[in-house]
Amino acid sequence: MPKDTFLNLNKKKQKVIFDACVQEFSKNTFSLASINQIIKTANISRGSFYQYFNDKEDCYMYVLSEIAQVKLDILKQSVVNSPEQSFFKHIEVMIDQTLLWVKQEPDYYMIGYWMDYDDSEFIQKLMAYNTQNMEYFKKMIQKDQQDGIISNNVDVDLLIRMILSINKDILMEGYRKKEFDLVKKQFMQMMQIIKEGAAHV
Amino acid sequence: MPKDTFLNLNKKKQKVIFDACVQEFSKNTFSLASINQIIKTANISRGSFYQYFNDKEDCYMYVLSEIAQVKLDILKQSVVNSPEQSFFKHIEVMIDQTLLWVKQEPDYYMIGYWMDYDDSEFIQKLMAYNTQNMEYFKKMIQKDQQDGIISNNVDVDLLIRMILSINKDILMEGYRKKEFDLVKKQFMQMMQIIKEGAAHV
Amino acid sequence: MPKDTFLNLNKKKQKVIFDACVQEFSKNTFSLASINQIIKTANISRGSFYQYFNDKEDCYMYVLSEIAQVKLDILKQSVVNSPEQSFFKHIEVMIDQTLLWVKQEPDYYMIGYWMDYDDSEFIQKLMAYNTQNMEYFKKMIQKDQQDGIISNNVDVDLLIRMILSINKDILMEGYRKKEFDLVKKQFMQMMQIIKEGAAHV
Amino acid sequence: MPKDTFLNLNKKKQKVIFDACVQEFSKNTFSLASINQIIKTANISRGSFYQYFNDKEDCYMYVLSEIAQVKLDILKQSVVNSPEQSFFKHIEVMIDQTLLWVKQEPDYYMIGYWMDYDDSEFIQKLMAYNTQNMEYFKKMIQKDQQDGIISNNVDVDLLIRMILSINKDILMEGYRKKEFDLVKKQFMQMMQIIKEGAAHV
DNA sequence: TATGAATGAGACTTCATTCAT
DNA sequence: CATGAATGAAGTCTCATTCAT
Repeated sequence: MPKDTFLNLNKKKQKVIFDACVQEFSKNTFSLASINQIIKTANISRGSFYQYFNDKEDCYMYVLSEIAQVKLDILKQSVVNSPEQSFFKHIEVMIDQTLLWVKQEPDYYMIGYWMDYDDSEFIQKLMAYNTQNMEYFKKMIQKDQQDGIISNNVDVDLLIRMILSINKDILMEGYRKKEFDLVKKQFMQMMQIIKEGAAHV
Repeated sequence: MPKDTFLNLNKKKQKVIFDACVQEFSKNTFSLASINQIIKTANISRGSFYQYFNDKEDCYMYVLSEIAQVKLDILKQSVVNSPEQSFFKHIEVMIDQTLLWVKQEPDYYMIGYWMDYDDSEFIQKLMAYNTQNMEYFKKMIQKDQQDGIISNNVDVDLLIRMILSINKDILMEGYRKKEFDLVKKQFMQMMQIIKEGAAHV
Repeated sequence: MPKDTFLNLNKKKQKVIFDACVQEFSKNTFSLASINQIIKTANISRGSFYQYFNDKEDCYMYVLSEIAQVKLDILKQSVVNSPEQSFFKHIEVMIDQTLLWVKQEPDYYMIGYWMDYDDSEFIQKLMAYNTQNMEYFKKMIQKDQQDGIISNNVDVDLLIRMILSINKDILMEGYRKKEFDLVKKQFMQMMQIIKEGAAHV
Repeated sequence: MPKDTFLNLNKKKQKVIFDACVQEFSKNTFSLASINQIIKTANISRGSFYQYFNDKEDCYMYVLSEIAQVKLDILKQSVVNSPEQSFFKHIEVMIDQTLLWVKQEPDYYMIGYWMDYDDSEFIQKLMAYNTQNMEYFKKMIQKDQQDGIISNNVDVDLLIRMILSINKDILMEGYRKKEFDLVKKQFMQMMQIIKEGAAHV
């Protein structure tokens, strides 16, 4: 996490630096991202960079945590906006929010995307985050099962994995095509397929 | 593709070098893979490497082509082993073969995995390959729709995307956990979910 | 052209590096000149070199421009020192200045010498420079022809080529023998032949 | 000079190899010429090359000596064809022969051209060759001076240097433009200036 | 004689990081 | 806090030459 020297900067300068990092990390894997590029974009000196962050990894973790925060805020919103909803309804709201997120901050999305494909120590930290998500969904599904909305035969973990998998595919499609309405429709169709098998008849 | 110098080596030495390449390319993206590492692992001189291959790219293409051959053989087998089968039966056979492949040559699998996440021209060649696969599946599904096995409401492309997505997830799980029976079971369950929605009632 | 990093160095260090470059480029064609050698001579790290210059070409261009500046100053001086002179008088002053230059900075001379014999884009820039010179001389000769000093039968371009040829020969002789007075005398004798002919009258 | 292994080859194969060398050395300075390229062009193995020649330098010297031989033959011819001629007449015949040579074997010419601009040990051997030429010309001029054709005021060595200089310029122009008649005319005009002077009478 | 695999020094270049000011 | 010069390991690639067969 950033040193105090960074946190003491005024918010504006912090944002300039953060944006520069985002720009670079959204275009490259962690290993391939270049500090050179970041300091050039942020218009800060090489020395300053290392007075703000311990190293490249530190900088990356900072960016990740910021983005995670933003994403979490969105997820919370989807919870707030749909309290007591069924899992599928919830997922639907979530994909809406997430697509909006991809639309508004495609760079954030790409950072998350690249994140998966880099050296492993980071992935563990990621896992922790994903696990949180998983637990949250798990409870919703189990509730739906109790409520007779989702079949008891369905393995909860597997269902989540399937949906996360599809989610990923959809988000990338959204990022690539930028046609968010179409992509949303595709997602709904996929959910339809999942539902008709998973729903209690 | 390798120079004659390489092809003229005895099979044993070829294998040593090939294995060293596989080891490196299975741990890293193409850009990050290091020739230094390869020659160290293969215990050959820097000069030798460049007498075998034109450059890193050439070496990578060689490894890819070797692996593609193996993978293709597997796909062929799955066709041979399940002629005239329905799409889902076919997919099932294929995941069997592929999991076997991941089990036997996990490094090969990882190379294919990284392959997706490297920029530039290679991806195009990959795309061509994937597109071929897609077309193949598409025809099977359409036939099943005509035979009344799969619902006509289902969008063929989306179904394929879903299954490829899940496929990827499953293979990675297999690679990570090495519990291939469990993973196979998970896959079957996922297919079950997909089927009960996609099947014609 | 060098980066700011270089220009910000104190003049002393700049000179150390510049001298190392001159030493290397005076002994070799651009292609053959070695950055390794330069950094060894200048006693700087490999990384520093690339913080000063973008690449070898950049470094070469820098040296060239510095030298061109000096050479241009000499030419200017020769114009200033002999205004309204005839072409031959002018050439004489110029060879004086240039020999002085070769005497004081023989390495600079050699760089210019090698410059002619390297392929590629640099030569074009050179050409432009040489063409300028040619035009300048051409006008002087034409004026002399109008003034009845040089025969109208003489082809201006050929005369210039002859003198440039001889010039080159003389400068190299100066560089090799370091006997600048003798060489100057030789040049004057050659000019005498050009002016008045070698045939017995 | 080549090893016996080379001299024992049949003339045809010798020529193939010689031609490959000529092709490479005509395109590059000695240092930049690539044995790789030579063996590829000559279609011989790398090992063979080193069984024919001690090293690159040996190979170069061989090519040089062969070409010198050819050139010498031409010069001899010009002597034979113009016995008892004046120096200038002789030079004229010589440029004819040499331009013919450039026309017929431009590669040979280029090798000689590059020769001047490479590492110095070779240049000494060259010098020896040029000195021979110089001596030969010197005697002719001295004879003309005795015969009252060339002024006694003229320094013989300087006159030769001038003409060799111009020679070089003309040959390069011939090589570049391939318009040998025009170039010959230019040479004659230059000789005219040398003979009779450029000054207005 | 002929072959071609093996070698390793050296070429240019990039990069994250340190440290004195 | 800010700066940017300095560093050197590591990267890809080329090449003349040797040597076992």
